[in-house]
Amino acid sequence: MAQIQLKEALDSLKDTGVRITPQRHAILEYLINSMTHPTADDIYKALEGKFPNMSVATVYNNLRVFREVGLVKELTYGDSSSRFDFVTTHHYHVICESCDKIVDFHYPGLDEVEQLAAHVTGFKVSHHRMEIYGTCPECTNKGTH
Amino acid sequence: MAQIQLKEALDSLKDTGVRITPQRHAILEYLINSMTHPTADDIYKALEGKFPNMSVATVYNNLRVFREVGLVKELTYGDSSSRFDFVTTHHYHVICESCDKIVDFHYPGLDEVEQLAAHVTGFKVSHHRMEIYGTCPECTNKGTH
DNA sequence: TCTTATATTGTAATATTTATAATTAGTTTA
DNA sequence: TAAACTAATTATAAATATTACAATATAAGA
Repeated sequence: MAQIQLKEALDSLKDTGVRITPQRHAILEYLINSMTHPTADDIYKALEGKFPNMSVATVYNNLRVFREVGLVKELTYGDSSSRFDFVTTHHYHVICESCDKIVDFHYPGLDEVEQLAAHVTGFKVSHHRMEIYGTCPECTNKGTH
Repeated sequence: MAQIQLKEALDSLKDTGVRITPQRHAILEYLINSMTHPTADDIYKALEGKFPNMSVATVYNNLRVFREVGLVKELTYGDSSSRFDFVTTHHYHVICESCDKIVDFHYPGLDEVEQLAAHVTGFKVSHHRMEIYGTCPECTNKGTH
């Protein structure tokens, strides 16, 4: 499964004329296998062993490339640095305000909202983002003990 | 209208035991009257004339206080600094990807989505955020000329 | 008015992200 | 396969946003 995703991602890079370097390969692989939603620094640190000379700029550059190609989504919350999510199927994120855990949440989508917004504002709507905030079960339990 | 909002905001500060300083008064007033969604620096610059000695830290401190009290919402997009929005009625934002204009968009809310997310993930859901992205009519027209 | 806790100021520090120039290395074509 | 071309990486510096801290000033209640 992960192998297929990686292969498709690499193909999609090739189609767009983006060169496939070992660093890009590794970053993509890490993003696909990562169950968390890492920051640029997380990725940098995780690949330090494999690429001792890799620059942090390379991570940022390639995350931007991946985002432009549509392979990766950038998640921005107020407090700290951006997080990055390999784009698979359409899903939203539920975020714990206590421990910052991010859980995927599949939902049919909000096409009607986009359509209404387009109608009301006159915008050509391209996409939307939504996140849901709350407290995860673990933190809820911790709080009551 | 704006006067009433300001008065209510100041009352709400008083109730919470937050001191009302001239700087806080001015920041709130600016946020309420502002049709845009200013950054901390926008606010700082706008009040420079009135408060030549005000520190940028004061702006940040007070925006955090206002957010904690629930008077102000912090909007974080990837690229640059946070933007701040005085909380009035429930509305979403439609953002132009070409000129960064932000337009308010009133919508009944997405309670069902919150409920489903709570059910599926086991979270205690507190709130959500959503933004819609696209191209505003002005930029669309500019593009076709 | 006096007191006290809180807010502001000014500055420095931190953190994140981007810019730049030199070097390195994919990819294409012969 | 080798050469050439272009894009990517590295290393570093800079830009930007935000927070921390200590000293001073001030809002609000007694």
